[in-house]
Amino acid sequence: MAKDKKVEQITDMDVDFAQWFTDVVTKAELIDYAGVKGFFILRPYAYAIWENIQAILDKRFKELGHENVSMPMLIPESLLQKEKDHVEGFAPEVAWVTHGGSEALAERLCVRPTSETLFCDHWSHVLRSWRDLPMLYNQWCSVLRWEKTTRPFLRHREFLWQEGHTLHATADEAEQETQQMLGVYADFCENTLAMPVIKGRKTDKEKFAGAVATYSIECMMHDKKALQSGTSHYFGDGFARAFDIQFTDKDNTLKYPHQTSWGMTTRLIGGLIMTHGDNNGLVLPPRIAPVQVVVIPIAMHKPGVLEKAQELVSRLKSSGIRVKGDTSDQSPGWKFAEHEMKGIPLRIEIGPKDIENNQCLAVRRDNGEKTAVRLSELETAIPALLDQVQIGLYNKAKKNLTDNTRPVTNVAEAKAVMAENGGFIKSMWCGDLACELQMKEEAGVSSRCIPFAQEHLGDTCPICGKPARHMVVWGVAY
RNA sequence: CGGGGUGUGGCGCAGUUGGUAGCGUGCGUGCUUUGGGAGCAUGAGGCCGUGGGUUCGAGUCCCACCACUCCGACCA
Repeated sequence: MAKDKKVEQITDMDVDFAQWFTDVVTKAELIDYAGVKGFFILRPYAYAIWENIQAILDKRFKELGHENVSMPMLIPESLLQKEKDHVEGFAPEVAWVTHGGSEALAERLCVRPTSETLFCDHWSHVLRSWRDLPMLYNQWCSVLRWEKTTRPFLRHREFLWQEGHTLHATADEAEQETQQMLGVYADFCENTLAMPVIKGRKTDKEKFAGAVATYSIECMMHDKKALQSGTSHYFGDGFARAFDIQFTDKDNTLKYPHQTSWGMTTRLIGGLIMTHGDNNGLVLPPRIAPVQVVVIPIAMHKPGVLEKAQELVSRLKSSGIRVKGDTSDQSPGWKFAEHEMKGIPLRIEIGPKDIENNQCLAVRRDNGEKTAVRLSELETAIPALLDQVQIGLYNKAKKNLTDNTRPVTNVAEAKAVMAENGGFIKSMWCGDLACELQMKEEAGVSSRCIPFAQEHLGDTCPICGKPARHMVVWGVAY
């Protein structure tokens, strides 16, 4: 058996990345397939990751003044129709409820693909005065989009997410909110999920149906493809006008408020898997891992071993670490492989020899490095190792992103770089849709975003030769 | 929605020229083990994806459908 691949059931990621991904989500007990195409069961381990994501984001949202609400799951067709761009964007992929029991409904109801229309309808009822603003709402729920091809985590027909919806007195304030929440997402991705991001604005072609501007954070997966990991939209007052949401401002005139929405989904879990995973399975950053440390007793039926292992578990638990002891009746080798597959960041082995020496052996999931830890230093050494894993994962992903983002100055070069290396390319752009489409046609890439961190790579658009307006990052997206 | 691949105990697979289903692993029980997926014994578990057809007889041949999966187009 190859040294770097102990789990034969997992396909080698460099041979077939898509198959590797499918193997990991099933073998790590994250996903089960449900009875309807595109619907997936998040098993306890996957849901625990989602709960950690929720806990951290939810706390952050609330710190910034947002309140959670719960909107209905069904939207009357007439309501969905109110904003033209929005309905055109979503109509092809909504599911309809047409019957209640055996009675046909007078008006068919769409299962929410997103809840802008519901929030707008509600706001049109409750908004009166400038004193009611801003309204900073969020909801955790699932939405449904009838996708054609589906994949675990990356494209479910029903997926869990949070959708923030806010209403502001001025355009300026709404723009600020849009940026602020994009910043929250970027910070969460980088510091909690150890996924480096590119922050930027979407081109008109890629922006959300009904939005004035869409911003996103883009991540690079291990296979160098792009995953949009969070979006934040500025709507202007378009929805407010369509839904007749008005308030009386300080100057006693009726005004339309300005609106935002922003979301993150269970797709992030797919991002985690594809960013950090390896040929032994999942690799989880300690800050999001449901179990950060697993303690494995060696020769556990020998006197004192089990007791010592349990002592380590309770000591780590009291110092705030999410830790589990594995006292199941399996061989140690089996346990090593199992917990590697599940991506547990740190493994602690404790056996008779360790006990004799007053130490235990800590093994990092990200690089396999083994460290003998003196038992007296457990409470300081283990958190320090966890931090190192967290940083190690981030740095590795960051290197992947920077090493595989290449500037190009003409279409032929773009094509060549994509054919040879893949990854992201960055180039200047005139802003015309035609050039964006040509890039897709010739190099096979779509625009990921217009990064906030602009670089000057030239004066002209490499596609048409007209004066350039922005630098764009391009890539193949999930 | 277009193109490929796969559907047989939980999982991974075999099944020859059509003759009534087998292997590995996992699971249960008992004992021995434990520093990289332990060993022996014993036991349970199958409408062969679904529906038609051909045949004395179909896992096997024919037709249709469905599901999963991969690659495109669309999307978070």
